[in-house]
Amino acid sequence: MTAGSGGAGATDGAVGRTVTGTGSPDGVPVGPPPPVDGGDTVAKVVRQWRVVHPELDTGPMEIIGRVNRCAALLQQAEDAPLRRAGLTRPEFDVLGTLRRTGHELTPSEIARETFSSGAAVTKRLKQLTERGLVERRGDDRDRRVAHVRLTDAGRELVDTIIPEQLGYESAVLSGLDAEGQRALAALLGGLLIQLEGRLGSSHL
Amino acid sequence: MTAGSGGAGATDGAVGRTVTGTGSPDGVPVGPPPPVDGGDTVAKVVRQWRVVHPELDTGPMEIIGRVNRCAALLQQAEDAPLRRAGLTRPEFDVLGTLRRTGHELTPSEIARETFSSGAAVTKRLKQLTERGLVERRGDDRDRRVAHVRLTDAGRELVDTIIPEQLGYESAVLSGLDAEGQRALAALLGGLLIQLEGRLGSSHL
DNA sequence: GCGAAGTGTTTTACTTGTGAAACACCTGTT
DNA sequence: AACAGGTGTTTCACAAGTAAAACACTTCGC
Repeated sequence: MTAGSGGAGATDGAVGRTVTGTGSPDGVPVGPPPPVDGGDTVAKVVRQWRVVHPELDTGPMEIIGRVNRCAALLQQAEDAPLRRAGLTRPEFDVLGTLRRTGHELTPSEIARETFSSGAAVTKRLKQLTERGLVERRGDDRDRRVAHVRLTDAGRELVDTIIPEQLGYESAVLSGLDAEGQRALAALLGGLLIQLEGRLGSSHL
Repeated sequence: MTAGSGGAGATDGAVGRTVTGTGSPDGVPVGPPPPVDGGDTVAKVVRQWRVVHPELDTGPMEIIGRVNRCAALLQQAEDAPLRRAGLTRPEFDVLGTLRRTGHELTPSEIARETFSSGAAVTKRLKQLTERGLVERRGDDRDRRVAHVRLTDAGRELVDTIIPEQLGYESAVLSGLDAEGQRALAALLGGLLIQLEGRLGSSHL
């Protein structure tokens, strides 16, 4: 959070946390961004910090704050097409995971793949099963484990939504030219590899 | 979410939503990232989609998925120093906002600055007041409005945490060289300006 | 001045997620 | 064969957010 500490979202805070009901992601109502004089909202926050703490290196804020703020705004935008399909993003993530892997998955595998807790997956599967988008069957070797797969309806839903969603996202990113997009993806990829190695594996 | 749709977090899903208790951000337990062969976890998800839907342009996933995944991991990392101080990030965002603006703010101003709902701010202020980190006083012109300011203790807490947090973040980002960090901050800033203009102001 | 409409803040009912405990089941050891 | 310990999944109690309604107060138009 420090990256802009002060304005949760303003800097790196409000990335969007919980999604309640059909509303906007938690912590990310992302109200109308107040028109800012120079640069983005993160730049404004950084300037404020520089005034009260000139000795601090605000460099990390410029990246982390922006990553978080972008994520918050993108998530909200992305949610629109999903909402039309009556799905929350976490729910869609479950369906998408099943679709892209192409085979059945156990609840634990879905949790891992989806970066969510087992309990959350249990709840989502319950709902998706009730809606007929997903089916479960027990393993016959090991009766503890379940195998989950998409129903035909679930598969069709994913296949309908995915192109819409990608088109939507493409439009959202269109402010950046192709070269900028390529560069950004590469830099983020590099950062992500570091983060996944460093933060994923415990310490630091 | 489409950006990697399928694995909530894997692509752009699990950015981290709600933070419950002292645990990890909601939707972002960010379990041990499974060691991935080539590239980051997003690259793996993109490859999977390409197999089942070769006709789709997966470009947006490479950016949006990574932004979201980075945000999830960074948020978790950033939370560590805050947790030691017994604060959640949204709480710290309130304190930080008061600190960096340098003057009293009304609850609505805090909500705007913090990109959170008024109701959420009410709850946080209640807690922060109980802990003696923040004080309120009523406006004498307009008795509806309240003015919130940091107590000495609150101010000291912020000033203690901020350098720790920035140092921490700096370490987290150290995998990227100075030039990469500069470039990344600039690209994200450009994207953010687009997003704040486009997504903030209504449509699309 | 007085009521209607508007704004700032809090309350309410509900949703979703979490961590830990509870279950259910497997497996290796003795 | 039985049990200790481990793993997959679900349940439980609770935290924190949201949208909308409720309050409290101000201000505008007449």
